[in-house]
Amino acid sequence: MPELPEVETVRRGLDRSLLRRRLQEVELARHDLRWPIPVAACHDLRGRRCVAISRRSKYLLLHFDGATAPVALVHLGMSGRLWVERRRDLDAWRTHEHWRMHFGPLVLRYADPRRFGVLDVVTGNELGTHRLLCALGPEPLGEEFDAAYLFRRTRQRRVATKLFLMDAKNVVGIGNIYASEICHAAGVRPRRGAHRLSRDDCARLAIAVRTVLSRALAAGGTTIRDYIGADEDTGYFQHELRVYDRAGLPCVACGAAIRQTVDGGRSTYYCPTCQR
DNA sequence: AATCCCCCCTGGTTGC
DNA sequence: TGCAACCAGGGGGGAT
Repeated sequence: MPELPEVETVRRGLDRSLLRRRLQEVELARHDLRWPIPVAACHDLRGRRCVAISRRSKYLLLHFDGATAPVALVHLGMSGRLWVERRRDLDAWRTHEHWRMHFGPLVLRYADPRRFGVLDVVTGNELGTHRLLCALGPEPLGEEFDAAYLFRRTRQRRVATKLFLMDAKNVVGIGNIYASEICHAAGVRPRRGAHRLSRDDCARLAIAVRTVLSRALAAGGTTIRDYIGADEDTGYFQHELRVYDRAGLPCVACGAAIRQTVDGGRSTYYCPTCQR
Protein backbone atom coordinates (compact mmCIF):
# COMPACT_ATOMS: atom_id res chain seq x y z
CA MET A 1 0.00 0.00 0.00
CA PRO A 2 1.15 3.48 -0.75
CA GLU A 3 3.11 4.98 2.07
CA LEU A 4 5.81 7.51 1.33
CA PRO A 5 8.55 4.86 1.12
CA GLU A 6 6.46 2.91 -1.34
CA VAL A 7 5.66 5.95 -3.42
CA GLU A 8 9.37 6.72 -3.54
CA THR A 9 10.05 3.11 -4.53
CA VAL A 10 7.52 3.40 -7.33
CA ARG A 11 9.14 6.67 -8.40
CA ARG A 12 12.52 4.97 -8.67
CA GLY A 13 11.00 2.18 -10.71
CA LEU A 14 9.31 4.64 -13.07
CA ASP A 15 12.59 6.53 -13.33
CA ARG A 16 14.29 3.36 -14.59
CA SER A 17 11.57 2.31 -16.99
CA LEU A 18 9.85 5.45 -18.32
CA LEU A 19 12.41 8.24 -18.21
CA ARG A 20 13.09 9.78 -21.63
CA ARG A 21 10.35 7.72 -23.24
CA ARG A 22 7.69 9.37 -25.36
CA LEU A 23 4.04 9.16 -24.32
CA GLN A 24 1.94 8.02 -27.27
CA GLU A 25 -1.47 7.58 -25.74
CA VAL A 26 -3.47 8.19 -22.59
CA GLU A 27 -6.51 5.99 -22.01
CA LEU A 28 -9.08 7.01 -19.43
CA ALA A 29 -11.64 4.46 -18.24
CA ARG A 30 -13.45 7.22 -16.36
CA HIS A 31 -13.22 10.97 -15.99
CA ASP A 32 -12.96 11.27 -12.24
CA LEU A 33 -11.21 9.73 -9.28
CA ARG A 34 -11.28 11.78 -6.10
CA TRP A 35 -11.62 14.83 -8.34
CA PRO A 36 -12.33 15.27 -12.03
CA ILE A 37 -9.56 14.23 -14.39
CA PRO A 38 -8.67 16.98 -16.91
CA VAL A 39 -9.38 14.94 -20.02
CA ALA A 40 -8.18 17.44 -22.63
CA ALA A 41 -4.97 18.18 -20.73
CA CYS A 42 -4.27 14.45 -20.48
CA HIS A 43 -4.61 14.04 -24.23
CA ASP A 44 -2.40 17.10 -24.76
CA LEU A 45 0.41 15.07 -23.19
CA ARG A 46 0.49 12.83 -26.26
CA GLY A 47 3.70 13.02 -28.24
CA ARG A 48 5.67 14.47 -25.35
CA ARG A 49 8.75 12.97 -23.82
CA CYS A 50 8.95 12.25 -20.09
CA VAL A 51 11.98 14.24 -18.95
CA ALA A 52 11.83 13.67 -15.18
CA ILE A 53 9.91 11.77 -12.54
CA SER A 54 9.92 13.35 -9.11
CA ARG A 55 8.01 13.04 -5.86
CA ARG A 56 6.62 15.62 -3.47
CA SER A 57 4.97 14.27 -0.35
CA LYS A 58 3.03 11.25 -1.66
CA TYR A 59 2.47 12.83 -5.06
CA LEU A 60 4.29 11.44 -8.08
CA LEU A 61 5.15 14.05 -10.70
CA LEU A 62 5.74 13.02 -14.31
CA HIS A 63 7.41 15.94 -16.07
CA PHE A 64 7.06 16.24 -19.84
CA ASP A 65 8.87 18.34 -22.40
CA GLY A 66 7.37 21.20 -24.38
CA ALA A 67 6.92 24.94 -24.01
CA THR A 68 4.51 24.68 -21.09
CA ALA A 69 6.48 21.87 -19.41
CA PRO A 70 3.33 19.98 -18.39
CA VAL A 71 3.38 17.72 -15.36
CA ALA A 72 1.11 14.78 -14.63
CA LEU A 73 0.36 14.70 -10.92
CA VAL A 74 -0.52 11.26 -9.53
CA HIS A 75 -1.59 10.32 -6.01
CA LEU A 76 -2.36 6.72 -5.00
CA GLY A 77 -4.75 7.59 -2.18
CA MET A 78 -5.38 4.65 0.13
CA SER A 79 -5.73 1.87 -2.39
CA GLY A 80 -4.10 3.03 -5.61
CA ARG A 81 -1.54 0.93 -7.46
CA LEU A 82 0.72 1.79 -10.36
CA TRP A 83 2.53 -0.77 -12.41
CA VAL A 84 4.26 -1.10 -15.74
CA GLU A 85 3.74 -3.88 -18.24
CA ARG A 86 5.15 -4.63 -21.63
CA ARG A 87 2.72 -3.67 -24.33
CA ARG A 88 2.94 -7.07 -25.94
CA ASP A 89 1.82 -8.69 -22.67
CA LEU A 90 -1.01 -6.24 -22.09
CA ASP A 91 -4.26 -7.86 -20.99
CA ALA A 92 -7.81 -6.58 -20.59
CA TRP A 93 -8.71 -3.75 -18.24
CA ARG A 94 -8.71 -5.04 -14.73
CA THR A 95 -11.33 -4.39 -12.09
CA HIS A 96 -10.89 -0.84 -10.79
CA GLU A 97 -8.26 -0.02 -13.38
CA HIS A 98 -8.90 3.63 -14.30
CA TRP A 99 -6.23 4.83 -16.70
CA ARG A 100 -3.25 3.80 -18.80
CA MET A 101 -0.36 5.67 -20.37
CA HIS A 102 1.45 4.12 -23.33
CA PHE A 103 5.19 4.76 -23.52
CA GLY A 104 6.51 2.89 -26.56
CA PRO A 105 6.86 -0.78 -25.59
CA LEU A 106 5.73 -0.10 -22.01
CA VAL A 107 2.35 0.70 -20.50
CA LEU A 108 1.86 2.47 -17.17
CA ARG A 109 -1.36 1.26 -15.55
CA TYR A 110 -3.32 2.62 -12.59
CA ALA A 111 -5.87 0.74 -10.48
CA ASP A 112 -7.60 2.10 -7.39
CA PRO A 113 -10.65 0.36 -5.84
CA ARG A 114 -11.56 3.19 -3.47
CA ARG A 115 -10.82 5.96 -5.98
CA PHE A 116 -9.28 8.23 -3.37
CA GLY A 117 -6.41 8.78 -5.78
CA VAL A 118 -5.69 11.74 -8.04
CA LEU A 119 -4.72 12.34 -11.66
CA ASP A 120 -4.20 15.96 -12.60
CA VAL A 121 -2.17 17.86 -15.18
CA VAL A 122 -0.54 21.20 -14.49
CA THR A 123 1.99 23.32 -16.32
CA GLY A 124 5.50 23.58 -14.95
CA ASN A 125 5.16 27.11 -13.65
CA GLU A 126 1.91 26.25 -11.85
CA LEU A 127 3.52 23.50 -9.78
CA GLY A 128 4.48 25.73 -6.88
CA THR A 129 1.02 27.22 -6.57
CA HIS A 130 -1.03 24.07 -7.16
CA ARG A 131 -3.65 23.82 -4.42
CA LEU A 132 -2.57 20.31 -3.46
CA LEU A 133 1.11 21.20 -3.26
CA CYS A 134 1.37 24.82 -2.14
CA ALA A 135 0.73 24.30 1.58
CA LEU A 136 2.88 21.22 2.12
CA GLY A 137 5.51 21.13 4.87
CA PRO A 138 9.09 19.92 4.45
CA GLU A 139 10.13 16.46 3.26
CA PRO A 140 10.98 14.26 6.26
CA LEU A 141 14.20 13.05 4.67
CA GLY A 142 15.25 16.51 3.49
CA GLU A 143 17.56 19.05 5.10
CA GLU A 144 14.87 21.42 6.26
CA PHE A 145 13.35 18.86 8.63
CA ASP A 146 15.37 18.50 11.84
CA ALA A 147 15.09 18.76 15.63
CA ALA A 148 15.25 22.55 15.60
CA TYR A 149 12.42 22.78 13.05
CA LEU A 150 10.34 20.32 15.06
CA PHE A 151 10.85 22.20 18.32
CA ARG A 152 10.08 25.58 16.76
CA ARG A 153 7.03 24.27 14.92
CA THR A 154 5.49 22.47 17.91
CA ARG A 155 5.40 25.50 20.21
CA GLN A 156 1.81 26.63 20.86
CA ARG A 157 0.47 23.47 19.27
CA ARG A 158 -1.75 21.56 21.68
CA VAL A 159 -2.53 18.84 19.17
CA ALA A 160 -1.36 15.29 20.00
CA THR A 161 2.16 14.52 18.82
CA LYS A 162 0.98 11.70 16.57
CA LEU A 163 -1.57 13.90 14.84
CA PHE A 164 1.00 16.66 14.51
CA LEU A 165 3.32 14.25 12.68
CA MET A 166 0.49 13.14 10.38
CA ASP A 167 -0.40 16.69 9.37
CA ALA A 168 1.26 17.36 6.01
CA LYS A 169 1.43 21.07 6.78
CA ASN A 170 4.03 20.22 9.42
CA VAL A 171 5.91 17.44 7.64
CA VAL A 172 4.81 15.33 4.70
CA GLY A 173 4.73 11.60 4.13
CA ILE A 174 4.01 10.28 7.62
CA GLY A 175 0.92 8.09 7.51
CA ASN A 176 -0.98 6.33 10.25
CA ILE A 177 1.33 3.33 10.47
CA TYR A 178 4.57 5.26 10.60
CA ALA A 179 3.22 7.83 13.05
CA SER A 180 2.81 5.10 15.68
CA GLU A 181 6.16 3.52 14.82
CA ILE A 182 7.95 6.86 15.01
CA CYS A 183 6.46 7.73 18.40
CA HIS A 184 7.54 4.34 19.73
CA ALA A 185 11.06 4.67 18.35
CA ALA A 186 11.30 8.10 19.99
CA GLY A 187 9.81 7.02 23.33
CA VAL A 188 6.99 9.58 23.11
CA ARG A 189 3.33 8.91 23.94
CA PRO A 190 1.26 9.54 20.81
CA ARG A 191 -1.22 11.68 22.78
CA ARG A 192 1.36 13.97 24.35
CA GLY A 193 0.57 17.55 23.40
CA ALA A 194 3.08 18.71 20.80
CA HIS A 195 3.80 21.85 22.81
CA ARG A 196 5.00 19.68 25.67
CA LEU A 197 7.81 18.11 23.66
CA SER A 198 11.23 19.04 25.01
CA ARG A 199 14.20 19.81 22.77
CA ASP A 200 15.44 16.33 23.58
CA ASP A 201 12.11 14.78 22.61
CA CYS A 202 12.25 16.67 19.32
CA ALA A 203 15.78 15.45 18.70
CA ARG A 204 14.72 11.83 19.23
CA LEU A 205 11.60 12.32 17.13
CA ALA A 206 13.55 13.83 14.26
CA ILE A 207 15.93 10.87 14.29
CA ALA A 208 13.02 8.43 14.58
CA VAL A 209 11.28 9.97 11.56
CA ARG A 210 14.38 9.52 9.43
CA THR A 211 15.18 6.05 10.75
CA VAL A 212 11.71 4.56 10.40
CA LEU A 213 11.08 5.99 6.94
CA SER A 214 14.55 5.04 5.70
CA ARG A 215 14.17 1.47 6.90
CA ALA A 216 10.75 1.20 5.32
CA LEU A 217 12.14 2.59 2.10
CA ALA A 218 14.88 -0.02 2.12
CA ALA A 219 12.32 -2.78 2.67
CA GLY A 220 9.92 -1.48 0.04
CA GLY A 221 12.71 -0.97 -2.41
CA THR A 222 13.78 -4.56 -2.09
CA THR A 223 10.27 -5.92 -2.57
CA ILE A 224 9.44 -3.91 -5.66
CA ARG A 225 12.92 -4.13 -7.14
CA ASP A 226 11.62 -4.99 -10.58
CA TYR A 227 7.90 -4.48 -10.65
CA ILE A 228 7.46 -4.82 -14.40
CA GLY A 229 4.87 -7.55 -14.78
CA ALA A 230 4.57 -7.88 -11.03
CA ASP A 231 1.14 -8.53 -9.62
CA GLU A 232 1.87 -7.97 -5.96
CA ASP A 233 3.57 -5.03 -4.36
CA THR A 234 2.98 -5.74 -0.69
CA GLY A 235 6.20 -4.82 1.05
CA TYR A 236 7.78 -6.79 3.82
CA PHE A 237 8.18 -3.86 6.16
CA GLN A 238 5.11 -5.14 7.98
CA HIS A 239 7.41 -7.70 9.56
CA GLU A 240 9.47 -4.89 11.06
CA LEU A 241 6.57 -3.08 12.69
CA ARG A 242 7.04 -2.84 16.46
CA VAL A 243 3.70 -1.50 17.61
CA TYR A 244 1.30 -1.07 14.70
CA ASP A 245 -1.52 -3.64 14.75
CA ARG A 246 0.08 -5.35 17.76
CA ALA A 247 -2.48 -4.51 20.47
CA GLY A 248 -2.08 -6.84 23.45
CA LEU A 249 1.16 -8.33 22.14
CA PRO A 250 4.41 -7.78 24.06
CA CYS A 251 6.56 -4.76 23.28
CA VAL A 252 9.71 -5.97 21.54
CA ALA A 253 11.75 -3.66 23.75
CA CYS A 254 10.30 -4.26 27.25
CA GLY A 255 7.62 -6.96 27.03
CA ALA A 256 4.73 -4.79 28.21
CA ALA A 257 1.42 -5.25 26.38
CA ILE A 258 0.98 -2.83 23.47
CA ARG A 259 -2.06 -0.59 23.87
CA GLN A 260 -4.46 0.64 21.23
CA THR A 261 -6.36 3.91 21.20
CA VAL A 262 -8.22 5.89 18.56
CA ASP A 263 -7.05 9.41 17.74
CA GLY A 264 -8.54 11.55 15.03
CA GLY A 265 -10.60 8.53 14.04
CA ARG A 266 -7.59 6.33 13.39
CA SER A 267 -6.00 3.55 15.38
CA THR A 268 -2.94 4.34 17.47
CA TYR A 269 -0.57 1.81 19.06
CA TYR A 270 2.01 2.43 21.77
CA CYS A 271 3.93 0.85 24.62
CA PRO A 272 2.82 2.26 28.00
CA THR A 273 6.26 1.58 29.48
CA CYS A 274 8.67 2.68 26.75
CA GLN A 275 6.69 5.77 25.79
CA ARG A 276 6.05 8.71 28.08
C1' DA B 1 -5.18 30.00 13.70
C1' DA B 2 -5.88 25.64 15.52
C1' DT B 3 -8.75 21.89 15.97
C1' DC B 4 -12.43 18.59 15.14
C1' DC B 5 -15.29 15.94 12.38
C1' DC B 6 -17.06 14.26 8.15
C1' DC B 7 -16.67 12.59 3.89
C1' DC B 8 -15.12 10.51 -0.66
C1' DC B 9 -15.38 4.73 -2.06
C1' DT B 10 -14.92 -0.42 -2.18
C1' DG B 11 -13.60 -4.65 -0.12
C1' DG B 12 -12.02 -7.68 3.50
C1' DT B 13 -12.85 -9.17 8.16
C1' DT B 14 -15.50 -9.82 12.24
C1' DG B 15 -19.31 -10.98 14.96
C1' DC B 16 -23.95 -12.16 15.66
C1' DT C 1 -23.90 -19.89 6.00
C1' DG C 2 -25.62 -15.18 5.64
C1' DC C 3 -25.57 -10.75 6.44
C1' DA C 4 -24.66 -6.42 8.56
C1' DA C 5 -21.50 -3.71 11.00
C1' DC C 6 -17.05 -2.23 11.20
C1' DC C 7 -12.55 -1.11 9.72
C1' DA C 8 -8.76 0.20 6.39
C1' DG C 9 -2.38 2.58 5.17
C1' DG C 10 -5.10 9.56 2.73
C1' DG C 11 -6.27 13.95 3.09
C1' DG C 12 -9.25 17.99 1.63
C1' DG C 13 -12.81 20.96 3.34
C1' DG C 14 -15.93 23.09 6.24
C1' DA C 15 -17.67 24.09 10.94
C1' DT C 16 -16.44 25.60 15.45
